[in-house]
Formats: sequence, structure tokens, C-alpha cells
Amino acid sequence: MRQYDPHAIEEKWQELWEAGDVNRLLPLSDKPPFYVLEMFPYPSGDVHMGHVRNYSIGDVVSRYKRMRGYNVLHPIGWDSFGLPAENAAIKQGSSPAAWTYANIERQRASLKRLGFSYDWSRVVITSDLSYYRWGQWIFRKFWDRGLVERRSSPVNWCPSCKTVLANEQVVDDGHCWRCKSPVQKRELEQWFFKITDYADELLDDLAELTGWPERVKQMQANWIGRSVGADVRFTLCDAEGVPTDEVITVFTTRPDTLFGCSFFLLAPEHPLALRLSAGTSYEAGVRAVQQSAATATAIEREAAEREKQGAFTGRYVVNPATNEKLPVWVSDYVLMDYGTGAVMAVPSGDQRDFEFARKYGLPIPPVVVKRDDPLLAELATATERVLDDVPWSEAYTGPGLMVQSGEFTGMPGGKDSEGSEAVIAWLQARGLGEASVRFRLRDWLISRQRYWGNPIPMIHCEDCGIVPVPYEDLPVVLPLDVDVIAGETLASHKEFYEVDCPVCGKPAHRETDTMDTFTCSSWYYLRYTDPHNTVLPFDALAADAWLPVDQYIGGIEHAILHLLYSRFFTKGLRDAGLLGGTNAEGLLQKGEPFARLLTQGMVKLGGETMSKSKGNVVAPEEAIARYGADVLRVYILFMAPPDKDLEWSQEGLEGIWRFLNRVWRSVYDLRGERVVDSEGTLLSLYDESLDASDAAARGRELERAIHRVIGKVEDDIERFNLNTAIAAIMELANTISAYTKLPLALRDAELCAQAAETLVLLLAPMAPHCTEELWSEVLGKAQKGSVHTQPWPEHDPRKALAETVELAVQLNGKLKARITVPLDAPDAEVKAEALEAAAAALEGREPRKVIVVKGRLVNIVA
RNA sequence: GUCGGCGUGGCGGAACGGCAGACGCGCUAGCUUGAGGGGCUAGUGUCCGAAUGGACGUGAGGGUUCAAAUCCCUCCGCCGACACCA
Repeated sequence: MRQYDPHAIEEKWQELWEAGDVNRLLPLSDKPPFYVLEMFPYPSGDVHMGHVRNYSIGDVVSRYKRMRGYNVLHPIGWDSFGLPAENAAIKQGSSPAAWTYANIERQRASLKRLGFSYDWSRVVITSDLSYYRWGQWIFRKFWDRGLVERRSSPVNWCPSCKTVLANEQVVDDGHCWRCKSPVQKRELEQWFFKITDYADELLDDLAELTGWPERVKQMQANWIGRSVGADVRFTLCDAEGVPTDEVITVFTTRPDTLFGCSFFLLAPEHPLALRLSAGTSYEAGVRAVQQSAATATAIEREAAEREKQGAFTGRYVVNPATNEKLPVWVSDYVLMDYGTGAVMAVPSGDQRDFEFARKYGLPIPPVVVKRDDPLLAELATATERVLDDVPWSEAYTGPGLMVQSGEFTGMPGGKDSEGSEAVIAWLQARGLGEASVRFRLRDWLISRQRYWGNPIPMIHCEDCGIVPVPYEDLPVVLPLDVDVIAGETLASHKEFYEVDCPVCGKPAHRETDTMDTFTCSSWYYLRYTDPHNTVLPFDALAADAWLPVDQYIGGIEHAILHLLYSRFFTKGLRDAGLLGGTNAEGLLQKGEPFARLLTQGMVKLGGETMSKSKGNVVAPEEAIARYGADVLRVYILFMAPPDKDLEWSQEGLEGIWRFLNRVWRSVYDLRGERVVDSEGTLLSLYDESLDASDAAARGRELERAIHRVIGKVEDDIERFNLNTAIAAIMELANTISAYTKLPLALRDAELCAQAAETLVLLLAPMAPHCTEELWSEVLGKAQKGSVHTQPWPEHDPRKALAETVELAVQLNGKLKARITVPLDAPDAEVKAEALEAAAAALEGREPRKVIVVKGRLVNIVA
């Protein structure tokens, strides 16, 4: 026999598979389609263990589904625009493109060495002109549909990356997601995708995503943050306190507390703040609050523990419910970019307002009181204000009864209460307000002041304003000869920058911002369905045939960013008529790109995420060099369930090396070959004491194991229990080992052949090279084609069962004995046997009840 | 603070409400080998017992059930997301 030598077989099969198009998709097929997608890599360096894990999981699903008769689309590509390329190029003295494409080639070679079953003819690279041109085309479509806006607003600026960031890219209390620098707020004119137009749909359709982890849906729901309440209009008074025509609207989720509003707040950045106080003795105070809010970092300002700063503007507004005049204050806990930048403060019903009122000595009249609060007795019927301060140490935000609230007094109050609805109806009838919904989600800021990205196809003309590049002039080609090391930019690159206005023909200039790299990854899964299209981003028929992606696999770090943006893109493209035609149904019709999502856990070492900066990286190439790709793949699948974190263990890796060697030897042994180790020591030591009846028993055991394990592996792969699928294959291998202790003369040749074949087929999705060699060379089945084009083995569940079955006998739920009965023994017989077996434990007591659970146990209640 | 998730041997982890600890790692003993590695055999939750065996056991406490790691409630601990969002 030959020894298992991964290095002698892996590369050979990789080349043969590629030459024979084994992994290539056949577009015309009567097989049902199945789209397996793994998040494509960013080419920032070598392939790491996280990639290996992600892609090994996807490869098992892909190969398994192929064996089950599906036409499987399993593509790969690179998300290759982005800032790291620029930084690395500057550091290494190369160009972003050179750095990017060199890394792509390294990663491509590594992925091939791992034997993943990608269709290499469909590779999509986002920095290729053939791809990003369609990103511009889609941008233009979105512009036509009013989904693109250029506007000035307070945006997140990363001083280190020297670019603005989307809200979603500000992480960990105000830090840049890439470089972790504290982010600053700046008022800048920028490009936005109007993702908020889809806020409702993005939130509501989460309910359709039954194949997504609850956790991810929860995170997206929180991020979108829909609040239901009312807009309420307050009338502004002039300097003398006389009501004017000017109205300030606020948003509240607690209209039921309107009668308890005792002061009014503006964000420091609110344009009214200075206007109201200008030239008065209050101006200095207002300016001080503004100053402190502006200099505080986002981190300081958003920390809930921070003491609230405030200043009175000197002016008043009228509470529409009570007609009371309320002082208008400025405070830094009011945010300009949520709601209207103004707030009705109800200190008895909101903890922040409560703290502010206590600090500045403002009244705290109770308005919604807990049903068992002693205050209720004295206020139960008070419709007018009789109490201006509560004896509480904190605000009460729960449900209760409304007091001091005019005609609403005595009604149930609280969030979404009857009282809330009544107050909204009352406001609406008088034109003072109406029901309203607000979202936490902001529009997606997509412009980046960087070179290495997809140019925004827009032109600035002095006369015509902002003009889109006409479709026939697309694409806007990103010039590759921009010397970023010398500090050159798109704006300083004249051939790019200077352009004639497509409308009036006068000299104009191009937009020099590029698009956020997340715009590139928001539709790549659509391009894979039609990667070589030169007239459209993708053909609608191809997209409709493959979408939604049946199984998407990737890291939890994209729970909000990429997954939310992709959902938005798909909905936008559907509404632009580019996919999900009239016959679309289900998720495709909803514009949902991903039917099932698996978020894989991280690979850790010493309890920490592997990272170059921590120096705790185990390189995949190292493991491959030592044990081969199959061992690494099986190991990483076996060590933990796919969605849990995985702690790297060298011993575990060696365990899998031993396992694959055992499989290898077993296949030889099952063919009757004497197995030896690498030094010629005989390892096939038959147990000559075994006789024909042992052979029959072990044969039945092996046959049952074959049928049981096939079913188990099927169920496990379908449910992503890949670790237990491998455990089941190990059990089969163990049963085979027991069988091959039989001397050759006692073995059943047919059973041996079946066992070898089953073992190889079941393991094929996880260990593709080793099983291919065993299938094609050792078992000599090459004429039937690659092991990876074979149908999945059939199994008969009845053959997985033994003739007799061992049952546990419990007394009051506690295990007391075991009995062995025929599989189909009638309950009465089983009961009788169980009672006999438990006689001693019963100690003469009469059983009150006997429960028989077929094939499992008998529980005697006494 | 709010919302999620998770607590099982020395370790990674198994268990449609039905025999807790599959499978693997590690460890112990024996066989094989000149040695090492490898292979093979047996054992490996805790406590009592020489042993057949018995008692206990899934973070803590309660509940539902013939039966709970699993379902419900309270608490403790760890992890994650969001967080001055009116």
C-alpha cells in the first residue's frame, strides 16, 4: 500500500479538477439551482484562518448540494477598492493597483491550494473596470430614481483617514471602523444614498428572513430604530412673551405626558438657539453651551454619564395643551440630527429631563403616576395643575394613570397607551400636531475623499450645477497613473478633473470623491449570476433565476454594514426594474438578497482573535505545508460548531491527521490489502480468535452504522452541524476498524466494498483531495468520474435499526435497570419485562402508571 | 441602562422534553518497537465501596411534567450589540 501523503496528491487533483471543469457551473441545467455564497475577501494580505473557516463551511455545503443533485453556483471574487490599498502603497512605495492585484494573486493561489470548489470562470474583482463601471451605472439609476442626494450636513470625519465616514462606519463610541481614531463632526457637503426611504421596508421585511440568526435581525432592527409617536407644534413667543406666528415642532414618543412638559429644549447647533438669545444677557450662556458641545469629542458628548450642560435663552414657547409659557433652554443632550433638534421636556417622565430639571431648579410636575403611588390619592381627580414637584428620586417612565392632564386625567398613560392615542387625536383635531414615526437610521453617506475607489459619475458646472455623466459617457475611468505617494489626487490630475459640461458644453470639472467601498460589495452577488455581461450589470433573467442566495456565510462584523446596504441595494434595484420581474415571489419579490445566513465564529488563539499586531497568528499555509489542506479543512470544521468561536489547538490538528490516516488505511484494509506504516511495520493485525458468529455480528453492526451515519450526516449538514457530521463519520470509521479485525476469510466482500465507498463519499465534501485519490486511484472508480460528481449515497432508515433494542427502565424518572427487547415488541410485553427488571427497586410497591416510550425507555410511576 | 446570546468532565464539545458527557484532545495502564513516533487493547464526571453495586451530578434557587441540560420564573456570572434617539 501507499502511505497517505497529501503533498503527493493535493496539487495533482487541483489541476485535474480545473482542467476538467469539475467545479464549473453548467448554466443550462434541468437540475434545481442552489446558490452558495461566502463573503468575498478584501485583498489586504494573505489568506487567514478566518477565511479558511468561512470558505471551508461554504465548500462543504456546495459540494454536498452538488452530490444531492443541485446545480450549484459557488463563486468567489475580491472586494478590492478601499483605503488600505492606498496606505499600503504609500508605505511600500508601490501603487494601490499594484499592491491590490499582487495580493489577489497570492490569495487566489492559497484558495486553490485549499481545494475550494469555486467556479474560477466567474471571478468578480470590484476594482476591475468591467465591474466598477456598472457600479457607476447603478449609481446613475439610483440618481434617476431620486435615491441619490448631495447635501450639506454634520458628518463624521476621520482625521487620520482624511475622509468622511458613514454612520455605520463609526464604531465603539465614536471611532473610525478602520483606524480606530476618534471621529470628528464636520458640516460638509456630501453624497448620500437615501436608504431612509426604505427604512420601513428594511425593518418590516426582517420578519421574512426566517433563515437569518435572530441576533443579526435584532441588531438591524435596533440600528433602524423605528420610534412611533407624535409631532407636536409649540408656538414661539417674542421677547416680550407675546405669542408669535412662529411654530417649533418637536417629536415625542410620549404624547400622553404633554401636560407634564415644564420646559423646552433646543440642541446647541439649532439655528434658533443663537437667534433667540442674540444681543441679550443670555447670549453668553448659550454660546458657552455651544462652545462646550463643539469642543467635546463625539465620545464625551454621547456618554450618558456626562453631566448635562444647559443655558436659558431668555425666551418662551406656549404648551399647546396647557397654554402655559415654557422657558426655552439650550442643552447638549439634545441632538441636532435626530427628530427636529428640539425637545419637549417632561422631567417627571424622562430621566434625562429629570436630571436637567433638578440641576437647574425647573419644575417637575407629575403627569403619569404609577397605580400604587401614594401621590395618586391626592391627584386622582386633579385636572388642573396642583402639584409642581414630585417627591421622587427619579423619573417614572412606566405605565400608570394620567393626572393633572385636563380632560385626559384618569386615563391610562405610558408608551403606546390609550392616553397617548387620545392626546394625538386631540392635537390632530386642533391642528396642533399629528401621529408621526421617526427612525434612528440616517441616510448612507457614500462619498469618500480618497483615490482608490469607484469615481462618482458626476460633473460640477458653474452654470448648470450638478450634472450626471450621461449613460453613453460611462464609465468614468479611474486613472491608474495618479501618484498617491507624491500626494497627487484626482483633483490635481488634470486629464481626469477637467471636463466639458455635458449640458452646456462649457468647461466644468468632475466630482473627485469616490464611492464608499461598501457600494461595491452591495451588489457583487448579482454580478456573479452574469459576470461577463458587457451591456448591463447583470441580466434580469439570470438574477431572477439565482436570487435570493440560498445560503450566505460570513462574519458577524457585517451584521449591520454590508448586510443592510445589500438589502437596500436589492430593493432599490428591484424598484428600478432590474430584477424581481412580474413573476417574482417570496424573498425576491421583497427585494431580499439572502434567504439563509450563517454567521461563522472567529478563530482564536489563547482566547484572543488572531491578529498580526498581537502576533498570535497561525498561518494557513504553514498548516497546509505540514499536514495538507484536507487536514486543515476537516480540523477547522470539526473543532467547533460553525457559528461559535473556535480556539486553535495544535493537538486537535494532529488528531485530524491521525483520523485521515486511519480512513486512508481502512480503505486499503477493506480491499484486503495488508496495511503497513511508513517504515513497513505491519498494522493489519487480524484477531484470529474471532469466529463466524463474531463476523456475522460485526457485519450487522457495520451495515447498521453505514445506514445510520449516512442519514445523520445528511441531517447534520442541512442544519450546519458540521462538527457532529464529522463525528458521525469518525464513528463509522471506528466501526469499520472493528470489522477489519476479522481475518480476511471471515469478511463479506460486498459489505467491505460498500463500507469503503460510503466512507469516502461521506467525507468527500470535507476532505476533497484525500477522498478523490481514494475513490479514483485506490478504489479504482475513476471511470465513474470524480468523487465530487457522484450522487450522495442512498440509505435505508430501516437498515439502521437492530433487531433488538435496549431500553432504560426508570422508576419515577430515575434509571434503575436496562432490558433488551425485540424492536417491535408490543407495549404490554415491554411493560411486563420492565416491571420484572425493576422488581427489586420497587420493594413491593404497586406501580400506579407505566409509560412506555417506544425504542427509548420505560418509566414506572410508583 | 436597553436588547440579544451563553453557563454541561482536565479541555474542545454531544444530547427532536425521554439512558447526560457522542466524537475528538489530554491523561492512565498493557501490548507492539532497539528507542522515539506511530499503531493496537482497556480505562477515564464526582463521591462511597475490594467488588457486584450505590449515591450525587449540566452556574444557584424555585416551578411545570410520569420524565428537565432542554420549557417557565427569580438570581448570579460571562460574552456581544446598541445607547443622552426625546
